[in-house]
Amino acid sequence: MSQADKMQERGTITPRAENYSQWYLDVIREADLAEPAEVVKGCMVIKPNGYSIWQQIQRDLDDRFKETGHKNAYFPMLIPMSFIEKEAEHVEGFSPELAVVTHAGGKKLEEPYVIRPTSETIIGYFFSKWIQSWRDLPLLINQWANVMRWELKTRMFLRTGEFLWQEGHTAHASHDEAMVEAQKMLGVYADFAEQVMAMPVVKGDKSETEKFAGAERSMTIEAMMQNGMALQSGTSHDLGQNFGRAFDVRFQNRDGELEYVWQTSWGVSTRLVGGLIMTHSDDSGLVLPPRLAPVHVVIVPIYRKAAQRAEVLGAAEKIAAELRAQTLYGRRLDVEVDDREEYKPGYKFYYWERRGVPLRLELGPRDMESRQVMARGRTGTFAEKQAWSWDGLSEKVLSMLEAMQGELLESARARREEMSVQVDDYDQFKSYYGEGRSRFSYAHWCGDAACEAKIKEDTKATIRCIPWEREEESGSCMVCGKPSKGRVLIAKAY
RNA sequence: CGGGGCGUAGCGCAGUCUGGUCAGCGCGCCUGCUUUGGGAGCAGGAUGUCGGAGGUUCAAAUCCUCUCGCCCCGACCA
Repeated sequence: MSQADKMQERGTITPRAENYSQWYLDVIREADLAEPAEVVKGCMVIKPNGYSIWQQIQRDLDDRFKETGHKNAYFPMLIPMSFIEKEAEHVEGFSPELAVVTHAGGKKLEEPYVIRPTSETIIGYFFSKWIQSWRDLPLLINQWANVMRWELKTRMFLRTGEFLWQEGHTAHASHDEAMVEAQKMLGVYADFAEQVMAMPVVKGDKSETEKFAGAERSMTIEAMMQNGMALQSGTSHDLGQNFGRAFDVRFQNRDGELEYVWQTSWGVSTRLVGGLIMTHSDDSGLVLPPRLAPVHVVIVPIYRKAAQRAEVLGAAEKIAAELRAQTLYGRRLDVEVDDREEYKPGYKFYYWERRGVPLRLELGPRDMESRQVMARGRTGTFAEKQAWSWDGLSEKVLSMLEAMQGELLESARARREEMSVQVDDYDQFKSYYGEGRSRFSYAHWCGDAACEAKIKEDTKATIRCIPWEREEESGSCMVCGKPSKGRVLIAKAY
């Protein structure tokens, strides 16, 4: 029986080609990452395996924010309703998805609280208390928090009622400085996505219609999922003085004049975990880049008799100890010895495979003789089983993991290239977005919201961003024919 | 929020049309023995308020009403 048939029989993972959405859910279930909260609409339970991936993400990003001079803080989850209403576009953008607390302590509240959908307003309020002088600037704050947006349609990790994220909020003395900050943080995200998640992204500006509610300018990193759809994976906003005005956040400049601060905000969320799944995983389950894998290496001992068992396990633990002393990208290797007696090796192979462990080492009686292990990587070059000597094993493991990290990025890049096109003819463009299909199209657009709306209307695809790295190229808008200075990225999006 | 689909054991499902030995199957789980280099075999065993609440009926997983949740497709969003 083929592996696919077996899986079918076990009802485990639907092949991607058959039903991509179902595959996504199957991978999450089989890797034990999360499950729907069931009793709480639109929310999810992030299980230990899923949460530890998020923690790896947090750890890496948090270090990066420290390097860029940001300090962590925490603001209340409840925000007075009136705060949200202070910035006109902000209210308009968020009011449909607010959850509101109207009663507490057994009494109706005088003023309802909203559960934060994002914290610009309450942070604006406190910034106004903390900032008096140009000497207080820049103020660089980050918050790790949960937020709630009452979504109509949810999908685990990609869009849930409550989600975990990080929101950076900064205040500056000049617009230029704020712009630099917002761009810099988008760069931090892009570098993180590519180097750590092995997920290539396109950096760019959001169109006017796709902008964050209350921002002057929104920037985004867009990643391509295996089905050609785009995932907005991180955003960074130049808030101008909009929240400064709304919350009276003023400082005295060097000339002694009172001026509103210039603010930014930027965030990434647990959505990244969804992006990770849909970038690398396959029909056998989860695939994790080593830099984010909660377990780097699993050692599966193989033995027949009790005497062998003691010997093999002894050697396995010794190897594990040696590996655990190694560091990969500044993190100790996490090594698991699967010494469960209830399961046979074959079962364990599949078990760790669908959980995305990058490297498996088998150690059995034959290997004891020849002082070697049988190594098999989760994907790529190392997916062919090969024998590695105990001598120099640590180096071998480290270099394999590094290579895999690189390969994942390369194959994600290659796939993206394959599914990207430059297109000038609108009919041809439309043909790319039939039922369930998507890709990255680069096309000329005049900048007019009407043409943008028409594209969406006709194809469900949207302008994901105006890429930063694009050639100046005069052309004519694919829709209306008016002049355009360059191509924009268009795709269906999650 | 509109259209469609689905909730039956941990997972995947049959049974619903045509109410009545329908509380069932596969995997998983438990016990024992034999096994262990890609999902072990045999024997025995446990597990369900059939998503929830009402109703119709002598009788409801099955019919009716309401409700909650999930999935897919749209409109809105990280």
